Amino acid sequence: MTIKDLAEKTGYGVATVSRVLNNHPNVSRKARETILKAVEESGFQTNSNAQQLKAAAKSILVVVKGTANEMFGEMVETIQSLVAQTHYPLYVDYMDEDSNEVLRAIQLCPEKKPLGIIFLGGNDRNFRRDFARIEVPCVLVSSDGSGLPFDNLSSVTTDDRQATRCAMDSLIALGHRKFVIVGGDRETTDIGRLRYAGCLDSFRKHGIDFDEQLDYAGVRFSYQDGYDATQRLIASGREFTALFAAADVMAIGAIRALHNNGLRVPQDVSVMGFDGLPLGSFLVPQLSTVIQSRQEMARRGVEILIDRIENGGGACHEYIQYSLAQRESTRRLGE
Amino acid sequence: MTIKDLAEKTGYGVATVSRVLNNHPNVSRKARETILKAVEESGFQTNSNAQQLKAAAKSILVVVKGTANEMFGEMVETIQSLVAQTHYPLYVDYMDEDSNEVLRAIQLCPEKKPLGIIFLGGNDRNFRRDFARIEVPCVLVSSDGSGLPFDNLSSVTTDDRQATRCAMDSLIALGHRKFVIVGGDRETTDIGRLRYAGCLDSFRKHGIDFDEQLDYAGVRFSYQDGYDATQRLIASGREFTALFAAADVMAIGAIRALHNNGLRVPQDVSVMGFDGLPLGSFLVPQLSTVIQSRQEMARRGVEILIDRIENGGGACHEYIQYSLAQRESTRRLGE
DNA sequence: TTGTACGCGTTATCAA
DNA sequence: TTGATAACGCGTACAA
Repeated sequence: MTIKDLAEKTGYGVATVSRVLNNHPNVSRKARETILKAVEESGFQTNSNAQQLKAAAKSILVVVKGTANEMFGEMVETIQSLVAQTHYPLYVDYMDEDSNEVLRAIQLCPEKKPLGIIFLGGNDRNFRRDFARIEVPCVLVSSDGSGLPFDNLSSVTTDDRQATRCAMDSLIALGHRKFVIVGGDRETTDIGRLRYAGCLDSFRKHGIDFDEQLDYAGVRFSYQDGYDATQRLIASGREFTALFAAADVMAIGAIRALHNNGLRVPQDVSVMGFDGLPLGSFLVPQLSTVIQSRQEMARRGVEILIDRIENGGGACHEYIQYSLAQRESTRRLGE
Repeated sequence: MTIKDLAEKTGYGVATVSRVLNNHPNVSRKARETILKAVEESGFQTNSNAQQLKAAAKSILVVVKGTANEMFGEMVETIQSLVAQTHYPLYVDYMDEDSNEVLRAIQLCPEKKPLGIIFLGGNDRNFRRDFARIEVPCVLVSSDGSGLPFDNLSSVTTDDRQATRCAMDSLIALGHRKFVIVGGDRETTDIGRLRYAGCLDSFRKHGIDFDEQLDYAGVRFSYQDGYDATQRLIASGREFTALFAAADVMAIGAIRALHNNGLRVPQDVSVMGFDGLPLGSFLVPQLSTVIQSRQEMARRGVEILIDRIENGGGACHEYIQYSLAQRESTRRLGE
C-alpha cells in the first residue's frame, strides 16, 4: 500500500494524496475527505524510509546513552509526552553506556536530518573531539556542557559539584569527620570527576582529613561495583563513619557490603547516595540521597531545544534545582 | 557524501562501489582497495533510508515492550551480541508498557522488511487480535505463546505457573500456612493470571485456606503499587506469615510497607518475589525469589528465530529453566 | 485545484 | 570485471 495505490483507488494523483497526508493547503474538501477515507480503510502507513530519504522530516532526535540507566527511562517518557504536544516527530535512539554518543548522532544526522538533538547523558571527551561536526542546535541533558566551546550546544543538568558539596556539608553538620567515597572513575566520567570535586570542596572547607589513595574508590556505576569497592575499603582497615556513593545503585551495593561486615546503617555508618531513584525511598533503611529533578531536567531540555530551533540563539547552560533527602541511611553522630 | 561521490572520487561506477560496500564478488582487488581507502578517508556512511527503501535489509527486528522493565535491558544486550555474530542487521524498537506491540510491529514491517521478529514481552490479547497480519517468523520472549494459534509464532519463557507453584510449595514446606499475594492484574496481564494460578495450584494441593477477595491484591508492577497493596492487605486485618509478590519490584515495596507496620522480614513475615533481578541479592535482607534465566531466554529466542528464518518450520514453545533462590527474606516457621 | 515528472541514495539487472 | 540504468515510495516544482 503506497500513495500510488491510494491515488489509483481514489482517482486522484499522487500529489493530491501527498498533500492530504501532510495537511497541505490547496486541496478541495471533497478530495481531502475521499482520500482520508481511503487511507482509513486501507490502513495505509507512510513509508518513513522514503519520506526521510526525500527530505528533512523536521524531526527531533533523542540520543540516550545507557539502556539500563534508571534515570533516563523516566526522562525519555517525559520528553516524549512533551514533544508530542508539538508538531515535531521524535526519534529515540538507545545505545550502550560506553558507545560514543556523538559519533552515533553524527551517523544519524544525514539519515534523520533532525532539526535538533537532545543528548541524554554524554561524555565530555566525545563532545570535545567530535561535536564540531554537528550543526543543528543540541541540548545535553544531565551532563554539564558549559565548559564546551560550542555555540550550538546547550545543557541542562544538576550542579553535581555543588550538590555533592552540599551533601557532604550536611553529613559534616551531622558530626561526621571520617569519610570514604565510592565514586565513579574520575578520569573517564564527568560525573565521577565533579562529584569527587564537590566532596573535596567540602572537606577542605571544613578541614576534614581525606586520603585520596586510601579513602576513594573509583569504579563503575553498578550494584556490584559499589559492593566490591566497599568491601575493599573496609578490608583496607580504614575507619569511617560516613560513606558517600556517587550513585544510588552504588550506595545500595555499599550498604550490603557494610551489612556483610557487621556494620549497621546508619548506626555504625551513614550512607548517602546520589540520584534520587524512586527505589531509594522503599529500601530499609530508606536511602538518603541527592534528588535530581528528572522531570524538570527533561522539561527544560525540550523547552530550550525547541526555542533554539525556532528562534535561534546561542548556547545556554542551566542548572536544575536538586534537593537533599536526609532519610534513614544517615544519622547524627553521637545521638 | 554518497556512493555517487565515492564513484566520482575513485573513477569507478556506483555499482562497483556498492558491490565493494556490500562485499559482493566480482570486484577486482584493485578496485576494492581503492574504494575501501576512499571510504575510509571520506568517512562515508551508507544511508540506511535509501538502503531499506530499495530492498529488504534481511534484518531482524526486536520489539521491546516497556522501556523501564529491568528484565529487558540485559536481555536486549544479550540479543544484540548474539545477532552481531551473524550477518543479520538488528533493529531494536522500544515502546511503552501499555502500547500495542503487535500493531507497532505491523507498522514497522513494511519499512524494515525484517526476516523475523523477536518480541520482548507481549500481551495475549494484542497477539490474538492482530498477529494474523504478520507473516514472518516471530518469537515471543518472556511470555507464553503456546495458547496462541499461530504457526509462525514461537515462544520462550519461564513456566510462570509451575515456577510459582514451586515457590509456594517451598514456602509451605517451610511451615507457612497463611498467605497473602501481591499480584498483577489477572484480567489484563498474562503474568498476573499465570502466577496467580500457580499459587492456587499449590494452595489447593496442600489444602491451604485462601480467600481470593481478602488475600489477593492485583496491581501494577511497581514499587509503589507493591507498597500500597501491602498496606491495604495489612490494614484489612488479615493475618499472614508469608507474602508472595508477583515481581521483585513489588516485593521491595511490600517489604517497606511491612516495615512501616512494625512487621519484620523474615521474622514476622516471609517475602518471596519473582524475577531474580540483580538488585535482589544486594538488599538487606536479600530477596528470596524465582530467578528467571534472562540470558538463556534471550539466547534461545535468537536461536529459534534464526532457525525458523533459515530452515522454516512451525511454531515451537519452550520453557526455560528457572531456579528458586531461598535467600534472607524467607525463613522456616517456628525455628 | 490538480496531475506529471523528477530526484533523494541505494541495490540489482543487464549489457558491455 | 565493470558501468548505465531502472526501480524503491515519497515530496514538490512546475505545468495545466
